[in-house]
Amino acid sequence: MATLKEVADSAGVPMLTAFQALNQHDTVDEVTRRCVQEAADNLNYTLKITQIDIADLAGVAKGTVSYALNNSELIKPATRQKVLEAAQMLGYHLNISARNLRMNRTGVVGYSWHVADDPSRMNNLLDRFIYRVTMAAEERSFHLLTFVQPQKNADRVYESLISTSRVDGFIISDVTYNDPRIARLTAMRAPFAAFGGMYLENADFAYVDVDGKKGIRLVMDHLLEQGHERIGLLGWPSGWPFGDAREASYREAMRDAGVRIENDWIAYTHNILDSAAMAAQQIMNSKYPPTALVCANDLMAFGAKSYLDSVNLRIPDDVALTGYDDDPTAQFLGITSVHQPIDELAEALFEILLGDINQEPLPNRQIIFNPELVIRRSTR
Amino acid sequence: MATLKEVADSAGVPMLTAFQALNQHDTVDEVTRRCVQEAADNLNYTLKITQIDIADLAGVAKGTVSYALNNSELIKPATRQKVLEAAQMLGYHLNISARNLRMNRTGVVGYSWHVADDPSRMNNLLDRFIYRVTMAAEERSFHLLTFVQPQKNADRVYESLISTSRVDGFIISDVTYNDPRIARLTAMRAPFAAFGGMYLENADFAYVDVDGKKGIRLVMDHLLEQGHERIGLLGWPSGWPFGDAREASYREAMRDAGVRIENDWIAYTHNILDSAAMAAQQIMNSKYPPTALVCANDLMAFGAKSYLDSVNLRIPDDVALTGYDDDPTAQFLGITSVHQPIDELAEALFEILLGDINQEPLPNRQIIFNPELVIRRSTR
DNA sequence: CACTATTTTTGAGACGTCTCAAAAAAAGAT
DNA sequence: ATCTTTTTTTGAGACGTCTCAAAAATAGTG
Repeated sequence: MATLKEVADSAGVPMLTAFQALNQHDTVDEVTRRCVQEAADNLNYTLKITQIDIADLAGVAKGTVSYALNNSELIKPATRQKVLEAAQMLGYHLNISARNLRMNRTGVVGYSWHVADDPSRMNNLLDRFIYRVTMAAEERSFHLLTFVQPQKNADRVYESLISTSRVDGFIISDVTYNDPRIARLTAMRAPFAAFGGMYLENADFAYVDVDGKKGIRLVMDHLLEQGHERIGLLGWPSGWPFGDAREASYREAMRDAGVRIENDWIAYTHNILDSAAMAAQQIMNSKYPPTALVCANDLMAFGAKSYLDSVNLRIPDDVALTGYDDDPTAQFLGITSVHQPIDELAEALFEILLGDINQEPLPNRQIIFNPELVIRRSTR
Repeated sequence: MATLKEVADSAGVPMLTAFQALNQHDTVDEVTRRCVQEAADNLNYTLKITQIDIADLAGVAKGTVSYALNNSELIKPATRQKVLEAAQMLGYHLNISARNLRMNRTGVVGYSWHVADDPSRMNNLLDRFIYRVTMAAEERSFHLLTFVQPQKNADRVYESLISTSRVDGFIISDVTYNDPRIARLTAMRAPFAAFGGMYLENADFAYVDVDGKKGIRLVMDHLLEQGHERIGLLGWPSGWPFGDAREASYREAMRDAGVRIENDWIAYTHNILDSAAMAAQQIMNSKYPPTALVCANDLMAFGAKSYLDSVNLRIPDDVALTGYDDDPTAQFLGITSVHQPIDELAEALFEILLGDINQEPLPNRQIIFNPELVIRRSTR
């Protein structure tokens, strides 16, 4: 296709005039407008400003324009200025696809926010997480592509996204044992960084994590200090490293305190309020009902609280209650919880990923953050 | 750069052998591997399978490959088969960037999921919405780019994304009066489709919506039928079309029922649990406290319920309570709510957007869905 | 079999950018 | 003023795809 300059020449007007004419700008009179339009039609031209047009207008070579726009040190300041002005006048916008093709990168990172048909999709923590990751990405001129992963063969979706050059890398959360996504991405040498991984054996990939064992230990010490001994646990079904770590930490703390755990002090549930309430009921129906209930996250604590309220068990007088994640619900309900430094964590995670994408891996590709106990009226 | 065939020829081996050699496949012996590697190094070749390689292997022209891969009717089935087999053997993956450049589209749609520094970010409805939109997009080979929009000048972010060809169009939610994003996108002729808009005057753009007035009317009629007259409203501060519509509908219903609304039966709050609880308190402290409380969404209803529980007002005996959105919290707490057909709505919205993107606009670009009352124990 | 009509394949070229090696301009040294 | 060094600009070419007009192959017809 023709360039703007060719159109302008053919119509016998300056480039800028041609530009304005095609933009229907009213600084150009009707006659000229029609004339330019005709020239454009003849050359089968549709207005689309490229670096070539800028070069033509500024009177430099197209290579110069590219360098100038990218703030290359090579270019003399005066020239750069000239180019930038021309770009400004023509309202230039870089074409990302062209850059992507040329540079073989996309400036996009993938994150699977949703799992298909997963009913337990209430997760304020991950919501905050993804928000901060997006911010971190955008500050570095990256964007986030969110996609849905199927329950089965999720790794294929990841493979397809990376091998079609749709994304440069991935953020991963909810890592499982022997996670097929990690196996696949590692095999493909595709950049990725995970939220979670410290309690996986031989975790040989980039991750950030918050020490979940430590978090539960904070909770347990707090409760034990207050004299609680019969402490129950509401956890997730095993299979998730972070969940298993929390349970392990609970058990360790009980052992260290010399308290034997009754079987029915522990119940498992998914992130569903109803199930959590039922699980709480189950625990409280123990022959030796606990005086404190530790929940694996705030959603469960909410569910548990509802149950306790419904049977008029007072919190904390009859039963102390704790959650995990410090989400808005726990804040509102006054439930003691554990705060995770999501903001810093997301930032760090993206930095690590970016290093891998740019083939300049950061020295420290595995960072562990400390959780913080937030004591509220549910335990005092 | 060289092609795989050139490398193979230079090394004096068949293409497939060269391919496997470069892949370190162990069907190829050490010597051949090194030989091929050397040839590749000489030609400065790095393995990257393109349509040209497929063409070389299948013995057809590169144009044929493109047609065959895109299931063009032009190509003879036998040829297509040959091409597909070759593609399979070489593990070919389309390069999206190249296609995007050539076709001047991206297969990506933008959606601003988060607003920067917005504290009131708990929205199960939009979470579900975005999940379904993503699904709809992916079923049509599109992807979703999520970005953060600033509180001010959000329209610039939209402009930049579309004019750099980062996305083909947008999904928009939380439309305001005289929304600058809509003005900007309309002026740019950028494709977009909104969730919400039926209660905007002269809404001259593509949207889907659920009739909010009708939804509140369902709630009101339900309450009035049960004999309630003193009905309070927990709403959002005015400025949001959907919020204003809900309030208007409340007022209409009261007027139609011949009930005068006391000033302090209405309170406003953002999507923050604490504020909602306080607003509920305010209303209940009225000289003529309502016997029913209508909330603009389920989050507020949750906040209100907490307050009511805390002062031992029984639901529904002392105060009936309703929410809106039918989210998991309302389901769990047994709060009467209004269900919006998010799943169908998201699907329809994406279809409309796709039509606009493909320059084949659907005949009906504004679709209104009906809400549905879900009665729970908070009102019976 | 020769000729036409139809189907199928071909190969070039364009999309807009970045980057390399080479050329030109400017600055510095003698 | 001439030559050398350094800075700056140039212009071609490649990235991988799709698509057009033209060529080749095949089928159909008398």
